[in-house]
Amino acid sequence: MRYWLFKTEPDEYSVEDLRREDVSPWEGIRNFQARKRLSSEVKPGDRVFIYHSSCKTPAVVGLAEVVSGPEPDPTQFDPASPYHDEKSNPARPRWVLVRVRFLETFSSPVTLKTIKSMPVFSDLELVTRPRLSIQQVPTGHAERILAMARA
DNA sequence: GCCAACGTTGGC
DNA sequence: GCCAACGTTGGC
Repeated sequence: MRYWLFKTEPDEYSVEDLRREDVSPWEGIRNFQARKRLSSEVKPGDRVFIYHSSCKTPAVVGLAEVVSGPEPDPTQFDPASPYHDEKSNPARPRWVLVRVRFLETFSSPVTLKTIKSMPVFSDLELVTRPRLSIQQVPTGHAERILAMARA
Protein backbone atom coordinates (compact mmCIF):
# COMPACT_ATOMS: atom_id res chain seq x y z
CA MET A 1 0.00 0.00 0.00
CA ARG A 2 1.39 3.35 -1.04
CA TYR A 3 0.54 6.47 0.93
CA TRP A 4 0.46 10.17 0.06
CA LEU A 5 -0.50 13.33 1.89
CA PHE A 6 -2.60 16.01 0.19
CA LYS A 7 -2.81 19.44 1.78
CA THR A 8 -5.94 21.52 1.82
CA GLU A 9 -7.11 24.65 3.56
CA PRO A 10 -10.27 23.64 5.44
CA ASP A 11 -11.83 27.07 4.86
CA GLU A 12 -11.66 26.22 1.16
CA TYR A 13 -12.22 22.47 1.21
CA SER A 14 -12.19 20.24 4.27
CA VAL A 15 -12.24 16.52 4.97
CA GLU A 16 -15.91 16.93 5.93
CA ASP A 17 -16.62 18.43 2.51
CA LEU A 18 -15.00 15.35 1.00
CA ARG A 19 -17.11 13.08 3.25
CA ARG A 20 -20.28 14.74 1.96
CA GLU A 21 -19.19 14.51 -1.67
CA ASP A 22 -17.74 10.99 -1.29
CA VAL A 23 -15.73 11.30 -4.53
CA SER A 24 -14.17 14.59 -5.55
CA PRO A 25 -11.69 15.87 -8.12
CA TRP A 26 -8.64 17.27 -6.29
CA GLU A 27 -8.47 20.61 -8.07
CA GLY A 28 -6.03 23.46 -8.13
CA ILE A 29 -2.58 21.85 -7.91
CA ARG A 30 -0.27 24.39 -9.57
CA ASN A 31 3.22 23.27 -8.74
CA PHE A 32 5.52 21.37 -11.07
CA GLN A 33 6.83 18.86 -8.55
CA ALA A 34 3.30 18.09 -7.41
CA ARG A 35 2.17 17.77 -11.02
CA LYS A 36 4.92 15.29 -11.76
CA ARG A 37 3.77 13.13 -8.90
CA LEU A 38 0.10 13.33 -9.90
CA SER A 39 0.99 12.51 -13.50
CA SER A 40 3.29 9.57 -13.00
CA GLU A 41 3.44 8.34 -9.41
CA VAL A 42 0.02 8.63 -7.76
CA LYS A 43 -2.05 5.58 -8.76
CA PRO A 44 -5.64 4.41 -8.26
CA GLY A 45 -5.82 2.45 -5.01
CA ASP A 46 -3.14 4.54 -3.29
CA ARG A 47 -4.15 5.94 0.10
CA VAL A 48 -4.16 9.69 0.76
CA PHE A 49 -3.85 11.41 4.11
CA ILE A 50 -5.87 14.62 4.16
CA TYR A 51 -3.99 17.43 5.89
CA HIS A 52 -5.55 20.72 6.99
CA SER A 53 -3.21 23.69 6.60
CA SER A 54 -3.51 27.42 7.21
CA CYS A 55 -5.93 26.92 10.07
CA LYS A 56 -5.96 27.05 13.84
CA THR A 57 -4.57 23.54 14.37
CA PRO A 58 -2.78 22.21 11.30
CA ALA A 59 -3.20 18.43 11.36
CA VAL A 60 -3.60 15.16 9.47
CA VAL A 61 -7.35 14.74 9.76
CA GLY A 62 -8.51 11.89 7.53
CA LEU A 63 -7.91 9.27 4.89
CA ALA A 64 -9.01 8.91 1.28
CA GLU A 65 -8.15 6.73 -1.68
CA VAL A 66 -7.19 7.61 -5.21
CA VAL A 67 -9.88 6.50 -7.67
CA SER A 68 -8.67 7.89 -11.02
CA GLY A 69 -5.57 8.40 -13.05
CA PRO A 70 -4.47 11.92 -14.02
CA GLU A 71 -7.03 14.04 -15.89
CA PRO A 72 -6.83 17.65 -17.10
CA ASP A 73 -7.91 19.99 -14.30
CA PRO A 74 -10.86 21.91 -15.82
CA THR A 75 -10.36 24.89 -13.51
CA GLN A 76 -7.24 25.87 -15.49
CA PHE A 77 -9.47 26.80 -18.47
CA ASP A 78 -12.03 28.75 -16.43
CA PRO A 79 -11.36 32.51 -16.38
CA ALA A 80 -13.63 32.81 -13.34
CA SER A 81 -11.66 30.28 -11.32
CA PRO A 82 -8.88 31.28 -8.94
CA TYR A 83 -6.96 28.40 -10.52
CA HIS A 84 -7.29 29.79 -14.04
CA ASP A 85 -4.06 29.60 -16.08
CA GLU A 86 -4.09 31.78 -19.17
CA LYS A 87 -1.05 29.93 -20.52
CA SER A 88 -2.99 26.69 -20.68
CA ASN A 89 -5.53 25.52 -23.26
CA PRO A 90 -7.57 22.34 -23.75
CA ALA A 91 -5.37 21.19 -26.63
CA ARG A 92 -2.33 21.29 -24.36
CA PRO A 93 -3.38 21.23 -20.71
CA ARG A 94 -0.69 22.25 -18.25
CA TRP A 95 -2.26 20.90 -15.05
CA VAL A 96 -3.82 17.63 -13.97
CA LEU A 97 -5.93 16.33 -11.13
CA VAL A 98 -6.84 12.94 -9.71
CA ARG A 99 -10.13 11.96 -8.11
CA VAL A 100 -10.22 10.80 -4.51
CA ARG A 101 -12.83 8.95 -2.47
CA PHE A 102 -13.46 9.59 1.21
CA LEU A 103 -12.50 6.74 3.55
CA GLU A 104 -12.48 8.09 7.10
CA THR A 105 -12.25 11.08 9.39
CA PHE A 106 -9.78 10.38 12.18
CA SER A 107 -11.04 10.25 15.75
CA SER A 108 -7.69 11.69 16.88
CA PRO A 109 -6.23 14.05 14.27
CA VAL A 110 -2.45 14.02 14.30
CA THR A 111 -1.31 17.62 14.63
CA LEU A 112 1.71 19.15 12.97
CA LYS A 113 2.88 20.02 16.46
CA THR A 114 2.85 16.35 17.45
CA ILE A 115 4.63 15.28 14.28
CA LYS A 116 7.33 17.91 14.75
CA SER A 117 7.79 16.86 18.37
CA MET A 118 8.63 13.26 17.40
CA PRO A 119 12.21 12.76 16.13
CA VAL A 120 11.13 9.67 14.17
CA PHE A 121 9.24 11.99 11.81
CA SER A 122 12.21 14.29 11.17
CA ASP A 123 12.59 12.99 7.60
CA LEU A 124 8.89 13.23 6.75
CA GLU A 125 8.18 15.59 3.85
CA LEU A 126 5.63 17.39 6.01
CA VAL A 127 8.66 18.48 8.04
CA THR A 128 11.35 18.74 5.38
CA ARG A 129 9.29 20.13 2.46
CA PRO A 130 6.25 21.66 4.11
CA ARG A 131 5.15 23.68 1.11
CA LEU A 132 4.84 20.80 -1.32
CA SER A 133 1.14 20.06 -1.81
CA ILE A 134 1.46 16.39 -2.85
CA GLN A 135 3.71 14.64 -0.36
CA GLN A 136 5.08 11.13 -0.06
CA VAL A 137 4.50 9.25 3.19
CA PRO A 138 6.70 6.16 3.57
CA THR A 139 4.78 3.09 4.75
CA GLY A 140 6.35 3.00 8.20
CA HIS A 141 5.41 6.59 8.85
CA ALA A 142 1.93 6.00 7.45
CA GLU A 143 1.38 3.15 9.89
CA ARG A 144 2.61 5.31 12.78
CA ILE A 145 0.25 8.11 11.83
CA LEU A 146 -2.69 5.74 11.42
CA ALA A 147 -2.06 4.15 14.82
CA MET A 148 -2.15 7.56 16.53
CA ALA A 149 -5.05 8.85 14.44
CA ARG A 150 -7.34 5.93 15.28
CA ALA A 151 -6.45 5.74 18.98
C1' DG B 1 0.08 40.21 10.50
C1' DC B 2 4.94 38.83 10.27
C1' DC B 3 8.40 36.68 8.02
C1' DA B 4 11.27 32.59 6.62
C1' DA B 5 11.42 29.38 3.10
C1' DC B 6 11.16 28.40 -1.35
C1' DG B 7 9.14 28.18 -6.07
C1' DT B 8 8.77 30.93 -10.32
C1' DT B 9 9.94 34.49 -13.58
C1' DG B 10 12.60 36.95 -16.66
C1' DG B 11 16.72 39.71 -17.92
C1' DC B 12 21.16 38.95 -19.29
C1' DG C 1 21.49 28.52 -17.87
C1' DC C 2 22.39 31.64 -13.98
C1' DC C 3 20.61 34.22 -10.51
C1' DA C 4 18.30 38.37 -8.60
C1' DA C 5 13.83 39.88 -7.88
C1' DC C 6 9.49 38.79 -6.86
C1' DG C 7 5.36 36.28 -5.27
C1' DT C 8 3.28 32.77 -2.43
C1' DT C 9 2.78 29.61 1.28
C1' DG C 10 1.82 28.61 5.73
C1' DG C 11 3.30 28.18 10.65
C1' DC C 12 3.54 30.99 14.38
